[in-house]
This record gives sequence, C-alpha cells and structure tokens, in this order.
Amino acid sequence: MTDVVFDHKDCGTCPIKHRAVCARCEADELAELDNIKYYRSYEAGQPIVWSGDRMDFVASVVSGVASLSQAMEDGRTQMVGLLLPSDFLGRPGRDAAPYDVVAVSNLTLCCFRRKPFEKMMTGTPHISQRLLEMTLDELDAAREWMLILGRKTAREKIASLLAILARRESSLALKTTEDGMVFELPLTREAMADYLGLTLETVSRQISALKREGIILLEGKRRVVIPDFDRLQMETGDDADGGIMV
Amino acid sequence: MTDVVFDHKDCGTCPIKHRAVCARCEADELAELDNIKYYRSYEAGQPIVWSGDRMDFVASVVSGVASLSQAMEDGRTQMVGLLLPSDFLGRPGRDAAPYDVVAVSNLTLCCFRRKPFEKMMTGTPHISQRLLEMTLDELDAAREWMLILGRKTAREKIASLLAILARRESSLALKTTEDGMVFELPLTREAMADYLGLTLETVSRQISALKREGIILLEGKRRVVIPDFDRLQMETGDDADGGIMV
DNA sequence: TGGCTCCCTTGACCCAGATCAAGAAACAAA
DNA sequence: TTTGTTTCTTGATCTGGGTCAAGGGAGCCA
Repeated sequence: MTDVVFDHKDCGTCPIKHRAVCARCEADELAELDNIKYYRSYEAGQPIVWSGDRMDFVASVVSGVASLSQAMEDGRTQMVGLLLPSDFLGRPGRDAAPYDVVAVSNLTLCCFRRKPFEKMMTGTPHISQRLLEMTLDELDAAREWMLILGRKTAREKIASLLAILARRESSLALKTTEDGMVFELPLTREAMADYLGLTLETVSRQISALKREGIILLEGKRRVVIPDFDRLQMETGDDADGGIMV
Repeated sequence: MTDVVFDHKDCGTCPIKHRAVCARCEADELAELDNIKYYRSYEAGQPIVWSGDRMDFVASVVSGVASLSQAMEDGRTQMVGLLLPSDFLGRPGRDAAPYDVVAVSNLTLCCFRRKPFEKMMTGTPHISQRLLEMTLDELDAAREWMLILGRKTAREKIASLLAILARRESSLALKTTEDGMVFELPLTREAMADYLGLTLETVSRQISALKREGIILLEGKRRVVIPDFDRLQMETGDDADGGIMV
C-alpha cells in the first residue's frame, strides 16, 4: 500500500490549509480549533457513518476521497457527494447523518468535535463565512451534477466525470506534460456507476469505447491519460469552456 | 388572472418574514435592509435573467415560483432549482448568473442591491447565518433530487415531485380536509419534465396512470387532490417517512 | 502454485422511456 | 362564433441502457 500517511498534526504544515473551512482563520483561531480537533484515518472501502447514525463531529478531508450516498430499500444507490481533499463533511446543528459516508480510497480526516465547533462558529465569522462559501460552491457542483444525471447520455456522463476529476486533480499535483494529463482514478467502476446513475456494465462499455477511440488511454485499470483535454471536453456535451462560470 | 398582488412594502406584514434570509434580523437591521431593497414582479413565463447575464441584485421570492435551469446547446434542458416563496435567489460575491432564471408562475421578488447587500453581510451575522442555513437546506434538497434523477423510475419521479410539492405547500396554506390534500400544480407538464429529466409525454402518461389508479385526482389539469398521502408516498420508492431526516 | 476474492470486460437479449405523430381541450383574441 | 395558440393526451414505434450470464486478470494468502 503506497500511502502518504499524514502525520504532522500541525496546522502550519497542513496540506489543505488554504482551501479548508479553516482557511481564513487567524493564528489564535487556529489555536482554539486545535483544542477540539483530532485526526482519524480510514482504509479504502471502510464505512465512516451510516445514514441515521448520530454524528458527533464535523471534519475536513485531509487526504483521500470519501463519498456520500443515498440508498433505497431495494438496493438502488445514488452517490450524492464526492469529497476530495479540503472538502467539508457534516453539518453544524444536525445530530444524525442523512447519508451513508464511505471512504472510497484511504482517507484521513481532520475532525472537530461538533458541539464546541458549533459554539465556536457563532463567535468566529472567519469560519462561518468560509463554510458559506464552500457550501455555495458545493451547491453549484450539485447543480452541474443534476444536469449530468438528468439529461446526458452514458458517454457524456463518463466524459463529464473524467473531465471533473481531471480538472480537480489539476488544481493539485497533476502532471500536465506534453503527453497530456495523467491521473489516478479514485473510483471503482461501481462507484462511477453510482455517481452517474448508470450500471457498472455501462460504465465499463463506455470507458472501453473512449479508449478504443483514443480519447483516453488506460495504464492498468485505474491510471488515466488524457492526451487532448479539449477533445474529452467535446464529448461531455457542455459548451467549449464547459461547466459553471464563477 | 387571479393574482394576489403583494403591495405592502413593509417588512412587518411581509408573508415570508419568518423564513426568508432576513428572518433573524432585528428591527434596526431590517431598517438598513429596507434602504437597499425594492420589489419587482414578473408574469408567468417571463425570463428574469439569462445564464451569463450580469446580476446586480439578490432577492427573496415573496410569492410565486421561479426556476433555475441549465441548457445544453442542442436544447436539452435540466431544471436545477425550484424557488418557492421565502427561497433566496442569487449568490453574494458573484457577478454573473450561472443559470437561466424564469418566472414559472406570476412572481414577486424582494430584491436587494447586491453590492450593499454584500457589504452588509460582513457586518450582520444574522444575515449570513440564516443564508448558510438556507444554503445547507438547499444542498440537502439538491441531493434528494439527485437520487430522483439518477435512480428512480418515471412513475417514482412523478410521485416524488407531487409529494415534494404537496409537502411544501402544506407548510403554507394547504387545505388538508378529510378529502385529502388539495393543491395547485405550479408547473406545466414541460416544466415537470425538465425538473425530472423526462419528456413531457412521459410525464403526461404517468400522471394519467396515477389518476387512473386513484392515487391522485385531477380537477382540471392543474388542481391536484391527494386522497391518501401515504399511498402516494409509497409510490415514491422512498421508505415510509420518506426523504431526508433532519 | 493453486485457489480465493475482487474488479473488470464483453456478449446476447429485453424493456422503460424516448421519439414521432396526431388530435383534444382550454383559453384568449378577433 | 370562429380562429388561433398553448397545453395536454394518447398511440405507434424505436433505441439506449439495463439485465442476465460468462469469463478474464490481478492480487492475496495458505
């Protein structure tokens, strides 16, 4: 397991300090947060909370990927949130989790005890301002996702997901060589299907098709190379610069 | 046109004062808001802003219904937000609208000039706290909607939409007589199709089927009677008490 | 080194919902 | 009253993606 273990429990060297809920906090505010925080790691596939469970913390994703999903009794499942590093998990003021939360890959959370976090929020506009901003961004992402779910074809859905992942990775450590973008797919075919409202067979077929046509290359099952991002973008059905304008 | 014209420009008698962004404001804060607000009305079908337009205001829906939608170049359209009275329109800190906004029914907005509203937000936690809360609620609603779009059958989609509308109306002036719930459908078949990721023909067929089976009754095309809400709820595919737990 | 267990791929077939097409009903304007 | 116009309904047909089924490959551990 090639795992980057996050072992500096210190905000100063935290990899997500510029994008997380605490991004706007001053030194004294960080010190206060420090008193109520603890780190917790999960292995790929591990459940974090089940829908309906009591949740006594909120958290920032430090590294790895987590998913929020809703399940129907008959087993149909829809992913409704994909949390990448710096994303926020949980809702201040709510006792029970409304979704199943699962570690998709190996995952480290920076958890804050909920009650003190809530108390702190009322007195620390830097936190609630940042949280509002992040929540509005998530709402925009959810709305882009709704277009994907409601109106796009299977091929467009796959292309859109790959473009979203490539774009988000590219804001971190993405190799954008002359050979194109390269990134590691953090999701299984099944998780992609749950994200896109498809079956895993359809996901597999569409990925094969994109590969056959040279729009993507696969190194193994998970490493994706995108030789020409614009070409991929065209397959998403979105207009040129694609997606949401901010 | 049986229209309730909103003509009291006074917060004291405002019908949405308990649920809107301004719900937590004190008298002096309301007075300050009053300086930057104005009312504006639209007729059913009128566009409010197009995606990409500059938007110099944010607003609360006072009465009527508005929709946010995303369109693809080839004409496919997905509704991504349905704004009912007390809902908030616009995003502080953003210049251009990312969606098309349309008045679905006759509509009255309480608009705030954006720049002064933003300025005021930084100094008025009552506003930003309430906005955060509303945004988190909207995010939950968006996620419930994602399950509908991604995994439900056409029949379940229609039943879910009717249940959502009935539930939201019931928190306002809904007749819940012994004959069941009665409410006015604020959406055309086409708008329902855009909401649910279906075609209008499928919407029409499924509504006819629910009517044929006595799960709903129609008085005209738009007035819906739900004789047994639990029966409708069963058709949504959700578990008993249906939907999101808070 | 063989047999697990995941995860992924591919084929054959089928069906829910899309598409195409024709009208009916409601309402407004003339 | 007629004539549009918009909205809705229903029928006939087609098809994208689901379902069912079989097998392949990679990693693990006994």
